[in-house]
Amino acid sequence: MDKKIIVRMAPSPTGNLHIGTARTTLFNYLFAKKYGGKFILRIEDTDKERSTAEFEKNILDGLEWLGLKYDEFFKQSERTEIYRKYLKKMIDDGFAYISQETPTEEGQRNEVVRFKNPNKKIVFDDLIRGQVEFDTTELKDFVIAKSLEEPLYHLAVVIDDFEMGITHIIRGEDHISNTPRQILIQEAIGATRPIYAHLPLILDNDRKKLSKRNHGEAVWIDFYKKQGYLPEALLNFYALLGWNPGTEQEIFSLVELEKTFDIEKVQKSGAIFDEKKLRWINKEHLRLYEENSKKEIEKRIKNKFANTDINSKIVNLIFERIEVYSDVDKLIEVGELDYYFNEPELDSEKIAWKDSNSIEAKKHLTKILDVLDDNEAIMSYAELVGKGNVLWPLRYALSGKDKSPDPFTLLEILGKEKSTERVNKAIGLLK
RNA sequence: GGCCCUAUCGUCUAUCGGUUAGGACACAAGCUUUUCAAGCUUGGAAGCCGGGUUCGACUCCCGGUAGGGUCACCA
Repeated sequence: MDKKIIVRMAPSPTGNLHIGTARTTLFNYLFAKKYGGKFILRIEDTDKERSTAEFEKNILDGLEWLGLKYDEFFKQSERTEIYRKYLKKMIDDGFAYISQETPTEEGQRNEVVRFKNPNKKIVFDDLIRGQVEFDTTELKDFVIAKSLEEPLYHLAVVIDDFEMGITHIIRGEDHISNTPRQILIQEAIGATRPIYAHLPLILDNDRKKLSKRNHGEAVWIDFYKKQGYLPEALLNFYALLGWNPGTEQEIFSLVELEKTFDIEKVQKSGAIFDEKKLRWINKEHLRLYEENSKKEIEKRIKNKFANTDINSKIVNLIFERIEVYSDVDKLIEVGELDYYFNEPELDSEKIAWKDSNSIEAKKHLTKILDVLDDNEAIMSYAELVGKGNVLWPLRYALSGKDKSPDPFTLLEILGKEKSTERVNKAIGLLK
């Protein structure tokens, strides 16, 4: 094919940027990049009642945040003249007609424009699914416009795709049954037929299409942004939902995806959204950009503890145990990091290791009190009298927590002075 | 219900007629400065069912079953 590839994403601003929309956008974007084509963003706001400027902004902002850039931008609400012209011609040519109706619902018109269905068999090729066949008879004479100035979805889509020279339509599988009526309209206006590729859907744990109704905000990109996911990790995850390169690589930057992506390798069946895998991918991306990640971690700590001195050791430690930035806040909130920010409150019962006793613990802690800056000395003593008998009391004295990093890490983070203080305090609590 | 799409470990997937059916997430166990995290090692875990085609089917064909999508004067 030597014609330049042109694809488009056509979201409707009747809701915030949905993860399914983001995923479809990504596939369009990757396809265009791969073949040096053009990627158009078109806002489908023909429904004036449901479309809002806020939703449009949310979609645009979201795509920008994700890093999915488009080459051209259109809004259907600014193109009514074009649709009108086509509509008029369709009516003149006998492909459509003005129909008198008896409204059955509020807001319905007495007069709409219907498409004159030729009732034929439509066969089209889908890049992902192969040949798909439909009989359009059951579609009847469907409505394509409320009036000459108010085109409906199917009409506007077909006209725009034709006018904009769209060569490939890459969209969700939920549109597959829209395809035959759109092809019918194409034939009526003499448009060339683009190549279709219907992507498998992103499913929830019940194998159902992800819906706002069942999942609330978790279907919006914003939700993941707020959680502190990295845009590139999100993209990486979406790409792997329904596609894989055939190699064993799983972590990709956007640029790598651009090079590797191949629509022929897209899966046919729907894929369940697995948050655990997303978190893992995000962690891997966090590590890819270690410097930035650590800066963000520091920022988040400072948000909570403005006056605390933050050493790089605690940042490293947090970096090692988070998957998403919001985990930093969580660690602080549940108090897992309290040993760093506050003096620990010790429970004298917990100081000794389970098969030891407080007399022993006191002895061991006293013994190592003078060598707290000498890991080897502590270790060799611990090996002599039993590691748990020394290491556990030490760790607990320093952290006051059931769970914490190991004593040597703690010693390093806290420094000699603080450590000595805390160990002394523990010794004081023991009989 | 009609029409359409789909079907490999719990999940995402590799396999494009001949493999001990591979990897990743998750899970379990072990190792480590006896807790936690990370890391490393190991382990369990899959071709929906029934017919064909073929020397040989996870792979091709047909049927069934199951799941999903869609049936607006929304997109």
